[in-house]
This record gives sequence, C-alpha cells and structure tokens, in this order.
Amino acid sequence: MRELPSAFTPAEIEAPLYEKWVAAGYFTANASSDKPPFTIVIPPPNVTGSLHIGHALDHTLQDALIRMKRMKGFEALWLPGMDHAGIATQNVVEKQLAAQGLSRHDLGREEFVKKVWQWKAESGGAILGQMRRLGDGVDWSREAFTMDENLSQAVLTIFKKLYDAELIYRAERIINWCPRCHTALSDIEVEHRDIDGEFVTILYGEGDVQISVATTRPETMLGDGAVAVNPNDPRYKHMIGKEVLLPLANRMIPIIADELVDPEFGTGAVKVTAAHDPNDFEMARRHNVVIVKIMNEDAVMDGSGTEFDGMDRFVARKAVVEKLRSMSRVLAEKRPYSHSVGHCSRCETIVEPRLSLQWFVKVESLAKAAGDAVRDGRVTIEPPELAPRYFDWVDNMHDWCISRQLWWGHRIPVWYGPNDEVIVVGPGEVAPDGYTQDPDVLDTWFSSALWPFSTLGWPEQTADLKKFYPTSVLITGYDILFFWVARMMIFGLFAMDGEIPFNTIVLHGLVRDKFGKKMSKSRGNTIDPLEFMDKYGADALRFTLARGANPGSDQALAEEWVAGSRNFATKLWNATRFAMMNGATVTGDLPAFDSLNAIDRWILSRLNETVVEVDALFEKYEFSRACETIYHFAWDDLCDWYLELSKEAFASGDATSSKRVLGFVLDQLLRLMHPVMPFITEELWTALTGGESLVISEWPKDHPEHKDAKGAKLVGQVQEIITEVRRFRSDQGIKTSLKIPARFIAPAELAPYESAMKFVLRLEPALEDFKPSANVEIGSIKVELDLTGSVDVVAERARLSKDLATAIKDRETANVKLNNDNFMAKAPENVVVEIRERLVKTDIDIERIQSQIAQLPSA
RNA sequence: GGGUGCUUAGCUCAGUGGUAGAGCGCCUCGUUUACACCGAGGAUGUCGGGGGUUCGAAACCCUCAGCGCCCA
Repeated sequence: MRELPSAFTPAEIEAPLYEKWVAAGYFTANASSDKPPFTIVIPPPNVTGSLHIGHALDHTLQDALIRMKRMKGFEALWLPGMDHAGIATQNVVEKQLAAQGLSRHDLGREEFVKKVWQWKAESGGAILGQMRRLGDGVDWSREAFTMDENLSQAVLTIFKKLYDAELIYRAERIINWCPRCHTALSDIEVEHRDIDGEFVTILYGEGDVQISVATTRPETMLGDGAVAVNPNDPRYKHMIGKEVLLPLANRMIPIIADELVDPEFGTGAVKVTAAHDPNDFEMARRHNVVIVKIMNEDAVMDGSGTEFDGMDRFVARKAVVEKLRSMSRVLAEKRPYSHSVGHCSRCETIVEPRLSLQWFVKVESLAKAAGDAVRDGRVTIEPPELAPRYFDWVDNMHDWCISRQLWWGHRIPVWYGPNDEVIVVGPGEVAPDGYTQDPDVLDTWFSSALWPFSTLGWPEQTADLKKFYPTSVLITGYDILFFWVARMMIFGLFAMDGEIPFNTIVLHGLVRDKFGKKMSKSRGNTIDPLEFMDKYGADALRFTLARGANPGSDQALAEEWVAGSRNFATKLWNATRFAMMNGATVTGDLPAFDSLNAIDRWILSRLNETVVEVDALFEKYEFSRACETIYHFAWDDLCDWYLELSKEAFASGDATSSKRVLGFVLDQLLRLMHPVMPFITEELWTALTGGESLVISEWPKDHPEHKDAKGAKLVGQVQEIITEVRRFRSDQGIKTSLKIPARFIAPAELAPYESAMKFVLRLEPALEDFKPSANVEIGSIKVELDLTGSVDVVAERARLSKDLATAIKDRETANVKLNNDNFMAKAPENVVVEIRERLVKTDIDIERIQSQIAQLPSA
C-alpha cells in the first residue's frame, strides 16, 4: 500500500498513467486470442481537425464501453484513425500556397499532392495527441488513415465491384457546385439555411402572349428554356403550347404544362432554367426543353450572349432586375424574402446547382438493403426512437455524386481510351497505353464508408478481419447518422456480401452551452475541452459528459458542472485516503456475510445493488443513469453514511471485519468507475491494492449472497434517528461541536449501533445526573437529551407542528383512498396494503406528536 | 410545406399508472482529526393550457399554445 498525497492533482498523474498503459500494451488487441471479440471503430476525425467538445463526448462513451468490455474479459479492440477530408485538407494547403501568391496549378498535381502529404506529416492529426489527454484506450498499433495503401486498395476494389454490378455510372446531371472550392458536392455536404433574398415578378412576352413569372433568382432568366404552368390552371390553359418572348435574351421559349407546378405559388407560372435547377432539369427532360448554360465554374455569367456575361451571379442579379425595371417588366418586388438556400458545408459559399458530367453511385437497391438490415433487426439503433430518421434517409436517398474536382483524395480509377472506351482499373491492374485517367477524385465518404472493414485489412482476408468483424457497436452523434452511418451500412452490406458492418448503432446528442443553445463561433459560446481538462482534469470532463449523456438527446454543459465532477473526484480521493489511513484491507476473503454487523452488511448489499444496476445500465448505453447511480452510491451511501457510521469503530480499534469490508467496497467501486474516470481510479486503486492496473482488472461481479433486507431496514432506522436528531439540534440552534448527554430508548436490535450514532451526533452517555429536558421521537424510538439549559420552546413547537401537519395531510390522502369503494374494489392488493400501512403509521405519528406538543412547557 | 421531438424546482435535466427527483444555484449554521473542491439543516413545483380514459395520470388518448431539430 502506497501513501496518497493529501491533494489530488490531475495534471501530474494523467500523462504518466496514459504512457504506462500504452507501454504495457493494454490497448493492443490480439487477433489470435481465445477471448470473444468486442470491436469499436472510431468515427474517423478529420485530419485537419482538433478535439472539440463533441469528440470529447463521443470518445468518452466509446472509451467507457471498451474499457468495461476489456474488464469483462473480451478481446477489446478500439481502432483509431482519421479520414483525409478531401476538400478541407486541400483548402488548408491551398490557403498556405495563396499566402505565397501561388495556386495549386502553379505546382502541378503531383507536386501539390506531395505538399499535402508533407502538411499531413507536419501539422495533420493534432487530434491524435489530444485523444491521449482524454485517456482514449485505443489500439495505436492499428491506427488507420483513409489514404493508407491498404485502405486505398479497398477503395479500388469496391469501385470496381460496384462498377461491374452496374451500380456506378457517369451522367450529366444537376449537381451541387461550390464555385469557391471548384468541386461538386453531395447532397449532404450542402447546408440549407434561410436567408433574406428577394422575390421578383417579371413579365415575359409581348403582344398577345404575355405571362409573368416570379423568381428568387432573376439572373437565371437568361438561361430559361421554357415557362411552365399547371395543366389544370384555368388562367393559363389557353396559353399552353404557345411561345413567349424571353426578354433581354430575346429568344422565343415555349409555354409547357407540368403537374409539378404549384398554381398557388407565386403567379402560378414558373421559369424553367434547366441547367441551373434540379426541378427545372427534370421538367426540361420531360418536355425536351432546350438547356442553356449561362455560368462558368466561378459562377460568373458566361454564354448567355447578353451584356451580363462576365458579371458575378449576384452582380448580374441586380443588373438584370434594374434593366428589366427600366423596361417596365418588373411587376412586383418583395424584399427581404426569406427562403432556404444551399451553402457549401466547408466554406459557406452559396452553392450553385449546375449541370455537369459526374460519376454517381446508384443507391436504390443498396439503400434498400441498408434499410432492411435495421428493419429486420440484424442491426439495432439505440435509442430506437431515432430509427425513423434513418429510414427516412435511406428510403429517400438520391443517387450519390462521388466525383470531386480536387487533387487530394483517391483518384477515380476510370481510364478513357482514344475512342471513348471506358475501363475501370482494379487493384493490381494497369490501364492500356494511350488511355488517360479521369482527373477527379472520389468523395471522402466513399472511403470512410469502408472504414469498419478496410481498417481491418479488407479486401485481404486478414486475421483481424476474421476476429473483429463485424464490429460490435458504432457510437456517434445522431447528426452524422446520414453522413456516415448510412453509407457504411450501404457499402458494408455490399462489400461483405450482406454481412452487417456493426451490430448496434449507438447515437448520442450534441453538446450545447449551459442554456441549451447550440455552440457556434459566431455566438462565442464554444467550449474548449482541453481548457477544461487543464483546469479540472480529464476525469472530471469525462464524468460530466457521460453523466449528461441520455440516449439520443442533447446535453447542456457548463463549467460549473465540470467543477462539480472535479469535486466528486476529490471526494473519492479523500475517501480512499481516509480508508487507507484507517487500515482498509484488500487481501483475503471477505468475512462470512452473516458474521458482519448490520452496517457492513448494508454497505455490501448497497454496493451489490449498485454493481448490478450500473452494469445493466452500461449494457443499455444508459451512460447518464449509470453515472448517477455511481455518484449516489459513492457520495451518499459510502461517504456520508458508511464512513461516518464506521468512524467510531475504526477509532475504537477493533474493526478487522469492517476494514476488510471497506477495502472490498472501495476496490469494487473503483473498478466500477474506471471506465468513465480512468485516471483517478487507476491512481487510487494501485495505491490501495498494490495491483498492476485497473485496465486489466476484472469487472465487479454480482454477489447475490450480499442481499440483506434486515440490515437495510436497521440502517434505515439508524439514518432516520440521526437525521431527526440533527434536525432537532439545527432547529434548536445547538452548536454541532457541543456534546449533549443523551439516552436511547430503542429496541434491543439497535443497541449495537448506539455508540456509532452517538459518535456521529456528538452525544455523550447519560451519567448519574442525567436529566432529560427534551426528546426526539421516531416512531416508537425515543432519544432523550439533557440540554442542561432551557429548550427553545418556540422552535420546538414549530418543528413539531410542521411534522404534525405533514402527518395529518398524509393521513387524509390515505383515508380518501381507503374510503373510496372503487379504489378498494379495483386497486391491486399490494397497493391497498401499502395505503393501509401508511394510515396506521400516520395515526401513530399524529398521536405521538400531539402528545409531545402537549408536554411542551407553555411559553 | 412534410416529418419528428420537446415543454417537470431559479438554471440544466431524470422520472413510461400508485404520497414529485438529481446536479448546480439559493437561505441558515458550522474549521467536529478524509475532504471548505467540505459537512449539517432548510426553502422552492396547480409536472405548458384545456378536455378525456382510469379507483388513481407528470406518465396513456385528444386538442390548443410555445420552442427546437431534420428534410424539402
């Protein structure tokens, strides 16, 4: 046993403990062990990212689970790594180049990619170091990166497999184009936000054929190929099939009829700009409408053949409206007009829908399989309330645009021949001479979607893959259910011939500020997990986050909460110190349960209840309730009651059994807490037990033989007596330090605990001259007190009156029920019995308190 | 517009049919040999409004109101 310093300083113990764990290889999983596997792959953080509070939550939960499973005897693998974050990473490096007045084109593709790798080596992956701070028990020997050689092989393999299955195709479609990043984006990389725009009604046509359309994007009128109306709209029925003059462009365009047009919206007639709007594109395809591109890839007007060519789209918007206004063709203008507009999730630029030739994954059959895996129960979503959101997504998924016009990423393995041949080059294959490779790279999620098996060596049939796949749980925020989880399901089921990538998807919420508001840089309410770890320790942050983690729901976080968790850690530290100073022992068997005193039996039975409950809660991913249960046991039961009640015995000397019990309880409690608070528990446990490490210790077991209702009842009475006497002392304003002679009139079974109660209550034995001047009654138990001076009768009367009022109210509610024939006839027997008992108890209490009041001297 | 969730103590949240709970905050007292990052005691709720089901509703149903999220 090692002596503990009087103060707990997380900063000093955390880093060395982590290094000890890694050096000892505790986190390194063994693919050839006989233990059952338990696998978690980390949701790969972005190589450009650093640890934010959401990671801290996500990692805390994963670490808690993996540590518990390891202690339970599983071959636990938590596999770490990062994704290459195509756009984000390329942006970072391009920004560096821009500072030197260079663009990536100045370097050329090869040099640029080399530069990115160099950046990755020097500054990428800051988060990995920060994960160590948090205590993440990941297997560093298996660290993966989506651009690694073997993970890239996986990408080639799946691409070819999908292509051969005709699930990948190339087509000209409307895609989300970021004019700043110069690349296509998938639907989920676009964030829709309401902005204050404008809604302009423009008059088209002249003479007999005139029609007005309303739009939020007037500049796109230059690319209109038609005007569409609803076929059943009486206002426009007669115009269908006619041609109308498109102002400014001075072209004649047809008026077409399409069910898609909502007659209620705007003027009931809409412009059809096929090359710049997905709905318009669909309509144009149905009606063979001419498709006119009017912008280049910078979203600058180009090819309209008008004076507006060369203007930025937003400059052109103003100019077009102004010009139309001067022609008296603007019939109405509404400003501001709030409507939803897509923004690039990486750079916030307003996305431009753009017709372009891209590669797509045909998702229908794949998404259906992903939905079915959850529908038929092979994969479970926790909490189940979130499953509808998953279905909503996979059942309505659009084809996935996977080309990105970037240089950083997996280059699309498609080569084009001199006569328009198209071939896909699989792993180990080489394209024929004279062929050129597609210049684009794949969406980062294309490789992340392979993560659960590419990290285990797929497509090779490695020992890791055999041992650890499918993975056990995936823990992530519900906000990326669509981004990542659905895609892993899709690719996992396809690549692994229908085998699921994980058994359970555990979804947690977002961390918000103390008022429940979303954190954002603009609000200035972001929380830096590193700052909190510096101030309060990693354990305190982890405990706070785990304690707040109710399944699937967001949590508020404030510095005070973290400070509270630090206080809890300190409490535990001091309790362990106290136990060690008082000779708590951890070796040898526990004394026979029946030989123990009621207090020892009680704490053991409370411990066991806690163990069973916490274990079940962790297994249900109820992290918050598990933490609450631990907290309550450690602070209230152990520290406030057990330690206090045992002090007298420890002080008086003969407490061998209790010392062993205390040692056992702490030993088990520290194990139970270790998954959530790994550092402090390790420090305390090794000091207490001299053991090697909690990381590899055994998880507490159920001890059904430690059940003890009788002891619990007795201790309940002891607690009640102590609380009532304390209340009396407080009401009477008696100093805590003042010792009062007292006499207990209580059943014999309480006699053994009288000295402990007196010690806690600062009561002295009643001597010869004992003259009780007050008494505190708890049911049939009476504690007589000799206050020598006079009793504060007013305070005492107030105290008793309050008790009386409570008892009378309780009696009334019980009486109402028992006098209700319906209740008596229909309520279950056990409830009736309970109410009857309550009535008896209140009757006795009322009589007792009334007589006490009557005995008070009149003031 | 379509989904979906929430509304419980000052704040943040638990609580899925049987006398309303936690943490923080608040008030009073207290350096009693683990701990002031502490201890003891205390106050605080027509469980969003209305209606219904039930012997009994914070919980189940309907409805209204407010707030949020996802997707269009």
